Amino acid sequence: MILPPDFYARATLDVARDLLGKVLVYRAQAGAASGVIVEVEAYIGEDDPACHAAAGRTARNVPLYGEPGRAYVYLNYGLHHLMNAVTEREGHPAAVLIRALQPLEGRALMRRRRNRAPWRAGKPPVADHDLCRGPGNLTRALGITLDDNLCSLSRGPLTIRDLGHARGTVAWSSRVGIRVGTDRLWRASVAGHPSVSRPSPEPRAQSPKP
DNA sequence: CGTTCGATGCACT
DNA sequence: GTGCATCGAACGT
Repeated sequence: MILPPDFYARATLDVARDLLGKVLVYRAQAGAASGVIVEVEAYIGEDDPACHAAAGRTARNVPLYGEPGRAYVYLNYGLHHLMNAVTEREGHPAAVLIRALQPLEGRALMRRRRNRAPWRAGKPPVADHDLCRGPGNLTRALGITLDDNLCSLSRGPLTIRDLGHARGTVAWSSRVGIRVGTDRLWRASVAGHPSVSRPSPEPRAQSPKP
């Protein structure tokens, strides 16, 4: 049920593809919350300019160099926690960023946490398919914080499981939200799923108008 | 529809 | 001091 560390100790693009359809589960004091993974991105090695390891080992990115099957959580833009699953093997920095979930368990709890964000004060409740749409939104919905950095994804409290959900049709596209390394088609998503954070960018073809 | 921009904290140079 | 693996509101067309 719970994916073993060996699942993550493989080529990162294979792990990324195979994470689609798996279930991210977080058991917190406030209750359990979970969702089916529908969108991920791979960040692979010091040669990948968008990978946090691009400039070598630093205080922040040590989890990327550690054992596969652990969480790498960091704060970005000062307000959003982003969660990765570390892959490959020790000394080979790589990870899969979890970008979107289809909510399963604990939707009321997720909605409470989402609406607690300062910028959502007085707004209508978040629709189900938007609860975990986007990497910052899903960590807020599940309550994932820096305390979960380096957590073993096989031992919890943050785990990833195979609960027999279908994977759907996998669509590969360019990674989003980055300014370098956009040529690599390292984003995998479930085609047409309403919780996918953004559509695939149109290929910038320079064709004359019809 | 589209693009721009502020909020916000911290790692890194 | 600079620049983010974001979000969502505020604009312009």
